Amino acid sequence: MQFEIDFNSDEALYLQLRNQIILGIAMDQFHEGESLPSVRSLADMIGINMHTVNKAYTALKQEGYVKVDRRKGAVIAVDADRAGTMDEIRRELQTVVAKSSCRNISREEIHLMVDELFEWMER
Amino acid sequence: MQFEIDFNSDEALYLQLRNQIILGIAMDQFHEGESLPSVRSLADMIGINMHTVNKAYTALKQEGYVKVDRRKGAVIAVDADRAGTMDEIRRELQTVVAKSSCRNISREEIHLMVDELFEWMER
DNA sequence: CCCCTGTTATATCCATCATATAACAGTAGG
DNA sequence: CCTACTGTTATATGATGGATATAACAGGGG
Repeated sequence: MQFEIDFNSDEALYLQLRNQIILGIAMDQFHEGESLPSVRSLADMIGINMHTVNKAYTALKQEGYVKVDRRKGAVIAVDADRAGTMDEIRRELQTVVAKSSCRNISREEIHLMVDELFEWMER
Repeated sequence: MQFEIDFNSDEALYLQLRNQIILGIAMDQFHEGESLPSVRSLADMIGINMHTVNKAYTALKQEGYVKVDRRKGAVIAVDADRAGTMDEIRRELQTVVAKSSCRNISREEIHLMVDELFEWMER
């Protein structure tokens, strides 16, 4: 997998990286038990600092997407904490739905976008 | 309308305020043509700095939710730019859907949350 | 004329982001 | 055994953004 980092984005580099890895897991480009590249090699590949990659990995560990093994590095291990994720998603969706409502975007249109994204990730 | 600001949140104060105002518009607590409180009075009400409120208002102006009149202050005026909002929402939904997919949260469950949020806002 | 409106200009303090250099402990392989 | 690689930690620096404070200006209303 290759990572696309936008250095002009206002989103922090380590968050862009974290989100892309979550996307990679969702799209089955990373499989359970598989190791992510080492912090140093990935930093070299992308052209950013080692600590920035480490920060992304630490966040992924905190959020339950990987477990870190001293030998194998960051290993994909998604824990099944649905409750916490549901609350988190509900908060994020609230703003999305509020914006939509203001602009007369219907719930059906949101549903369509969600479906398109699910299907896009499954191939 | 009363605003609930969480000073311990990692989300910036001006963004919390902006989101709550968008929510207020969506929930029809602010109506088209109505004025928001002045930057100074709202700052006093919430207990934050004038410039922080001003930053929220400026963001809302930039994003097409209010127009600023020197006399009336920030007036609710939602422009109908659906295209730009759709793109923005699609980006935000991508991360949401990726997280859901990792945790085996189905598209039906997302649809349900979206519907609940729409209904909650409409009363 | 005074008060309130948004707006602008500085300045300061603090947290975060991203970088750099360095060192340490554990493991795998030659 | 030694080298090379892993994550981890510590420390320092510069840049940026968030939030604050004080101040001043221009315009409209009563």
